[in-house]
Amino acid sequence: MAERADPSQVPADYETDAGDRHDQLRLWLRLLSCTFLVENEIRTRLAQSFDTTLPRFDLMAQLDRVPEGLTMSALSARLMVSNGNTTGIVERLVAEGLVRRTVSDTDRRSTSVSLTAKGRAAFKTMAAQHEAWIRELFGELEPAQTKRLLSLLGAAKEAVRTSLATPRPAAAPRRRKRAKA
Amino acid sequence: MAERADPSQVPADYETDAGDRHDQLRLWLRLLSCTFLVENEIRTRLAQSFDTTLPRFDLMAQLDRVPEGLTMSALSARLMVSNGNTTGIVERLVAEGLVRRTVSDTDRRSTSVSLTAKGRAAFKTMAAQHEAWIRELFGELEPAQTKRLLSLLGAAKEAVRTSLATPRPAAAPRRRKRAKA
DNA sequence: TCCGGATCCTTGACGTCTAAAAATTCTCGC
DNA sequence: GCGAGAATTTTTAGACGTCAAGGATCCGGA
Repeated sequence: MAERADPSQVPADYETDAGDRHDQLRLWLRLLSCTFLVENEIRTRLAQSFDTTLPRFDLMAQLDRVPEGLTMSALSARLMVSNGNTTGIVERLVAEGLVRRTVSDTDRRSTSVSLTAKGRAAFKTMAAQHEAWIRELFGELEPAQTKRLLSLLGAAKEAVRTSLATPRPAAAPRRRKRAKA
Repeated sequence: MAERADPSQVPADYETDAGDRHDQLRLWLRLLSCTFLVENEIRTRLAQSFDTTLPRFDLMAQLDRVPEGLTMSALSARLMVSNGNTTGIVERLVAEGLVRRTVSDTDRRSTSVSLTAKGRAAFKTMAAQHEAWIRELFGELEPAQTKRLLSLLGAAKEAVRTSLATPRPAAAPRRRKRAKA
């Protein structure tokens, strides 16, 4: 955190002046800053308390739910990240002895990933602390507000999913210029 | 997107079974997945339509609000990222001719960053499209729901800020093991 | 059988992010 | 003036993240 910019020094919320007629944009910006605020704090605490990272924690959380293990693809889908990304995180967790990879008997292309005993124990500890942190961070929120927010966010998520499922006109796919040395 | 894992293949929402007594944790997980959903889509569209990235767009958005420019630190604070990070993004935007750096007359340590004419024009176009996308994604949401959500998220954000401002016991700061070659 | 396509995963190039250390420059008490 | 310390930014090392390309394997017909 030593060098991290201090948002409290900024005169106001740079999320609030998007105009009155643009509630959806404002909603998005607020969602973003809210998530960012919590995420950064959790990331820092995970590093300080457990010498780990959010992606590692998230991956272990998914594995903890499925004792028999998950394939790389299933894991990637759950984490909503690319397969290539998952490869790297699993690699590091294996190096730390928290996770195990097993090549499938029936399909040699596919490998199953699962928590080791050490990994399961480590996750248990971290998960408890993690939830305590979340409770702490949202502690000021009334239970009724929490429930209402939960429900509205559910609706928002559904709305976005619906919109994403509806194919768009596909506006002239412009090729990338960058990405070539 | 070619290789990106498909979340729709996942049996259900892996965000919903955190238990009934843990609303705050559920709230956090839902917040996270909601943000992620929108963020990934916007990121993809920015790449396809404008050959740019979210961080570049965000940085330009901040500069667009302050025609006279911002120092690196001020910019970092507004973006809520580290100074080192800002350095890299600004570098690339300068290379693209969208942003300009000026060393301060009164303090040679500090540099002011501002949009070029080209950058301002590019941002104008992108910002309009960006808002249209957001409107599209949240389009299914009732205006009343949007307003309610906006207000509740404001409360949530305030709650988190309050919690962050309250100094914690500072549980035994464990030193990092990694981060040494 | 054998070959073309699909599937699973990893690799490679690049961009974004952090924390911490290093490099500059400024400020201020003496 | 001068030197200690503060302030501003860049640099560095490493972890994530994307997409696209490649390698291995599997499967389903001719």
